[in-house]
Amino acid sequence: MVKSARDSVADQATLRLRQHGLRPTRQRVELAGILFRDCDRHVTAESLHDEVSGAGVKVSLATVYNTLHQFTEAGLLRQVIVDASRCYFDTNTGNHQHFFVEKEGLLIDIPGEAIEVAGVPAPPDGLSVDRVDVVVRVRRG
Amino acid sequence: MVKSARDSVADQATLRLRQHGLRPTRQRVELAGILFRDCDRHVTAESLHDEVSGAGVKVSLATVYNTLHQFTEAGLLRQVIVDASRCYFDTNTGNHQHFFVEKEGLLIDIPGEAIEVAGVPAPPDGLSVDRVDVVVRVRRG
DNA sequence: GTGTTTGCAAAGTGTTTGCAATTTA
DNA sequence: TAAATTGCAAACACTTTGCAAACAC
Repeated sequence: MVKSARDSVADQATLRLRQHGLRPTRQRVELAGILFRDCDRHVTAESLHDEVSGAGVKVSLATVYNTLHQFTEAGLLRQVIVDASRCYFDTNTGNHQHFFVEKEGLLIDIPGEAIEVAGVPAPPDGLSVDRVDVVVRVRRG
Repeated sequence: MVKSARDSVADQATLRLRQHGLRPTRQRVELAGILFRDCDRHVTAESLHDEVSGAGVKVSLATVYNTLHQFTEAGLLRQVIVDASRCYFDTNTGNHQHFFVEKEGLLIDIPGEAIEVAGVPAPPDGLSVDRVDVVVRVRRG
């Protein structure tokens, strides 16, 4: 018996889920398979739901939302905040920044080594820095 | 007849609105009075509505939303995107950045001269840079 | 079997819109 | 008076939640 490419993707996803303490349910495996098959991706709950549905897989939108949050908590994804009305998730959890094309809702990675932010003042009072996010807003033309 | 401090605030607001091509209606004057009386402020539609309502002035929430957008278009305010579920407006429209205390929904200005972002790559294709936003996410402790 | 996860549909949140009544100039 | 603005309530988009049925181990 020969394993298909699809099975292999599923196996990798299953392994990855297990490693992060998540039960490899059918839905999670499918979603992980799509998210982590190729290189870095940026998705919203809807875009991912459309994609998975388009592939003929049945997963409810609510489950996509839940799964994205579980993956984020597990460190498999990172949330990117660039838009007041949409929630983006990034499969690249490392140190990096983004171009954002507002009109198209398009995110483009900027490698973390590329950008340097200098002169950030010490935060007031009892506050400590969690992360520095840079969003380079761009437009066509 | 002597003018009260409140009248003077209102007069300034009226003037500012006129200068920006906005009719000084009662509601706009009240909102502008609150927004631009003191130094830099960060508000959401709700926080501003609460504030103006608390001061005994009647303005509908819808009008607050509309007004905030009109003020933004007129260049009196600037939108700050730091949270996927709330829309912040900043009375400081100049070049500057922000600390953001997520838990408290608190924004703190960082002067534009303080921070320098180096190494931003040229954007791909036919894209041109609009603005570079830096959000320093901080927390208590 | 037992605890976890899913899907649905309902509820929630923040925001926008249509339109008649009101206000401004 | 004519055009702009307001307030309400309904509509919206996106997201979360409650709970019974289905599933993983």
